[in-house]
Amino acid sequence: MTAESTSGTSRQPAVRRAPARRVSMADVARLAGVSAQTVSRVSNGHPSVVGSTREQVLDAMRRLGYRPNSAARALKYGEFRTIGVILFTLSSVGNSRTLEAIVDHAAHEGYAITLIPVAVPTQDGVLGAFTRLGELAVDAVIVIMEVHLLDAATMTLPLGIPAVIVDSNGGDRYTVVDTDQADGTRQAVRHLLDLGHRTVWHVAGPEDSYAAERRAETWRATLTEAGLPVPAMARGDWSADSGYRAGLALADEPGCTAVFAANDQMALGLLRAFHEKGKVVPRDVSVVGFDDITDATSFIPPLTTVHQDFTEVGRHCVERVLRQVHHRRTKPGTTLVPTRLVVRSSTAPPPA
Amino acid sequence: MTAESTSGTSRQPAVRRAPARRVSMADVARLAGVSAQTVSRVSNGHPSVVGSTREQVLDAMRRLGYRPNSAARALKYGEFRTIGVILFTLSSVGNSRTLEAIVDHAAHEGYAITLIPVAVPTQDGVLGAFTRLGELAVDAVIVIMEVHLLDAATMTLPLGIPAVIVDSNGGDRYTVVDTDQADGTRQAVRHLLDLGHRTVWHVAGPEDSYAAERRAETWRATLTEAGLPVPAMARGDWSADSGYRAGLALADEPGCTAVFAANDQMALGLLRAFHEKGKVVPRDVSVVGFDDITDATSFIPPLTTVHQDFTEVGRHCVERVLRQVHHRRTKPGTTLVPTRLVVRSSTAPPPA
DNA sequence: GCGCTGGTTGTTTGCGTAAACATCGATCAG
DNA sequence: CTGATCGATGTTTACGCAAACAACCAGCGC
Repeated sequence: MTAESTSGTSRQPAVRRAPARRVSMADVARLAGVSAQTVSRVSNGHPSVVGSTREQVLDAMRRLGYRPNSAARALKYGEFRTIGVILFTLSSVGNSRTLEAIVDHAAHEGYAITLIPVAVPTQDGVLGAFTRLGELAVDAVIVIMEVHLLDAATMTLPLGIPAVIVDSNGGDRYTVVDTDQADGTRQAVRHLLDLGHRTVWHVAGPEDSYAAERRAETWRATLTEAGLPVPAMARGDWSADSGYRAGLALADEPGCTAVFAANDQMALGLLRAFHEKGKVVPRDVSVVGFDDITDATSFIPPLTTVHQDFTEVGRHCVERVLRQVHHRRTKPGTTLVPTRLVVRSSTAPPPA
Repeated sequence: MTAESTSGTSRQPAVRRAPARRVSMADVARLAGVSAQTVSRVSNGHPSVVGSTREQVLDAMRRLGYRPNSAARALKYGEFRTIGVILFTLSSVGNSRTLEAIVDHAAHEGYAITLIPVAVPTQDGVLGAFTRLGELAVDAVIVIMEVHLLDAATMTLPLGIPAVIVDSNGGDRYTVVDTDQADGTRQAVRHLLDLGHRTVWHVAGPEDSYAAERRAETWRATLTEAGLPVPAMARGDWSADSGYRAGLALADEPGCTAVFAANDQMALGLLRAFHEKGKVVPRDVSVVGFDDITDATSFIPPLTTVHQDFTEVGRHCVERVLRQVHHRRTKPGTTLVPTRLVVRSSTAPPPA
């Protein structure tokens, strides 16, 4: 899934070896001395099979190690009860928590999840994922894309399959589910301003992330609306280390008393940088994060942050995509999942 | 996947609605005025289709929104090119990193990954997952189970499907891949002893985790071998918060100058507890973690920890399971992935 | 002109399963 | 004793695709 380790095109050439003829119903039927249909009935727990026959069949199944062929089943039923999830990386906490919520909720609805990694975060990579989609055993797709790759050209591709996009701005053409980035950011910035800070610095996420852009925009807008100066923005890559580097610079910035980091991991880096520079959080500088990862309660000090409800995001994704699967036409549109500020110990009024 | 949000049995009753008759090759063939076989050839990029015909077919495909039916394909080819991964939770960093590595490597081999969540971490839950396995479109399984549920009774079930287990002790009966827990632990404890500490305290993971048990055992053994006293062991649940609680107690322990935490997140909690209790790490207490999560470099202070090579674990899983898929029959056995200690700033000689 | 070659397209067939329908035998009411 | 009924089981068929084979048509050398 990471760019280094995978190449979409390096996929093995489709050498179709002679399929290793597995045990089929016919084999079981032969051994048990019954018809294939009876085996099918036993396999599906159909009632009208007499006990002794059932036992014979079960015994034959065991002896042969029979396993029903889900391809044949799916072919008959016309569905896989599986949802594909297209994503680029699992290393961000947000992605992995969203995925977990999706898996949870899908399981609850009787659906499994197939992961479709995007080899490289380029249009080609996304295209490749959509192509592979056709070969995969899925009834619908959820796209978790935190990068600017879903423009009109690319996204017109996956025709004919129910799809939901997480974290994008294509709400007019597609079904989109997202955290309410703007509201969360506004709460974070307002919280710092309400404490009395003259302005708020920002450590943004990478440029190619919609979420990062949305948070940066809203940070800027909130300051501007309040008639406050907008300080220079630092740019990180979501990692704690990038937050640390940004923090070393900010620590030397004279009037910097409040920083809003675009995620908790960068906030962690900030805390370390300030600590090393001898600045005490929150006495000298206040720090707010975004995500509310579980570890945030154990930062030094425990982090004030914007709580994202990943569970809710996952639930909405599954619900909306399954609604499409079941032919209940839905119109495109965005579902925003609300956020809330969790105040812990990393924020305080500015030093006197 | 978490116990609260999912119940394996709540799966929708298998109401088999009339399958939504999707566009098939025959439909495309009819519109394009060719045979189904020609559509198949175009669909698979077979060379011997003349340009004009190809265009007609492609056009018909577009107009009808044709999407090849992977069930039929899989039925013909006898394989799905998909590996199932059975796991209980994604919330542990280890699981999610291992999964990512598996996804990466599987994609590299042209395989997709289907997640099979275990509803509840009981034998029934695992059993349910294995049952669902039969209905799923997978060629093999990788089991990521950090709990004691794979005993003989349960594990005899998934007969006839290639399988690899991560993080278990069933190496004699199954193919197992694991991090070398023992060696990693030994390195951690020896490092602290070599620095001059009189003994090493331990904050263990939950009892139902093999990994946690292995680390605890080895910690104990290493101390015993060195002829040192074995202090009382604290028990956490992998979370930073549980580490914090353990740390509050350890901070009051008189001779406690070195602590080995069974994972980095608990180590994070320890750092906070010591900080709040006025103990300076590493001057007053040394702390070592396990995992080497990326954030560990940004803890205060940066954490000395045992590096686990999740990528390598994932790679071995995929390799070994695919070997079973292709060459049929490999003997069981355990593959141990080596660890290495990464020394950062959370360890030092004991106070004089 | 004839048959041959090679490239393009069509036809037949079967993958494993389960619904629909057919059959068979036993039981039972009249 | 007969025929209706019903439960257990077997037979046929179709799901969508692609391999194997067949058919067809050009162009070519002789």
